Amino acid sequence: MSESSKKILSERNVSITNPRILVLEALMESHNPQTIDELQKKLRDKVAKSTLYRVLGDLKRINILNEFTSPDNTTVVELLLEDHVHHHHLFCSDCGEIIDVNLSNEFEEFLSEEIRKVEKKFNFVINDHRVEMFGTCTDQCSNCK
Amino acid sequence: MSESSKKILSERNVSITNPRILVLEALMESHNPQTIDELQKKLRDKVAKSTLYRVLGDLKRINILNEFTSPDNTTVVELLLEDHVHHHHLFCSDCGEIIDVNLSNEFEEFLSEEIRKVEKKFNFVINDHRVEMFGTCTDQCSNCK
DNA sequence: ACAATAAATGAGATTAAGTCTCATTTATTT
DNA sequence: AAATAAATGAGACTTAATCTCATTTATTGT
Repeated sequence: MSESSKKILSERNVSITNPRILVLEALMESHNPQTIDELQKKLRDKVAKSTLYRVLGDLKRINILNEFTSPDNTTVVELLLEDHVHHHHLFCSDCGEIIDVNLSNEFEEFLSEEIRKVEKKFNFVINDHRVEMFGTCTDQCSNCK
Repeated sequence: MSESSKKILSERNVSITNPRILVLEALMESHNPQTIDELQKKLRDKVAKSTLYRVLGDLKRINILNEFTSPDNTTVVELLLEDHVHHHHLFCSDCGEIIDVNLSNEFEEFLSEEIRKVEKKFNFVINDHRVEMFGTCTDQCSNCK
């Protein structure tokens, strides 16, 4: 665990420090997106708030951290590593859960076509996209009973 | 202008007040998404900050206001009226401009299919979705020279 | 139309997420 | 091992958004 964190950092020429390893491990603990608050609780008394934000900034800079905002305006963060490639998100407005979703290759291809059209129309270079879906879990998700 | 604002409010059983009319008019001035800051400037000395936020909350509650967060974490807001239906957004990371984008009907149908699959897989009822595209405008958009 | 009641507003206090500062600690280089 | 550079911790600071409450404005019943 600690080893893979060290590898991640050294491979990207980021110096290996304790706070960085701890933050990476906390991020790896859950494969799903986490709120900053959840992270802070996991790291309480181990990493200062200012350091946590700084390390998250570092991880964004080396493009292994995805940060976005949930519908209730909470900042959410997730690691993007080899095994966890392009995907989208499904939000439950009842319990707040955020679920990673993969859409079919055919869909992604269709979307790429559309994006090419948008690039032409607006004279843009588009380098990323995301699909967000909003709804409610009809029975029990991990947060609802 | 003021008349159409009044109509919007009365049709939805929201009492007609001056601040609500002013906020609606400010929102209608620009057809594109606006930041809260832009709105505040337009309404300076006419509507108190607390009232602006409260009115925006009212408009969200009656489902004619869309609120989201831009990649640089600014809250952005736009009116959703009959003439301005389902659409998506394109963000320029150079100048911060946000552009409304319509994707083809075929694409939207394909996406609906995908969403139906996601609903089944995760036992969700999905009531909304959005596609966000990120890039840079290669020549001049209205903010770049 | 007018009182009584209910709802909305303005002004400013409050909260909290995120940033900044700077003295100290930890890493890297020579 | 010493010198230099980078990262950290603690807490001050900023600021978007919310909350409070006295006052104003709208609505209701007569």
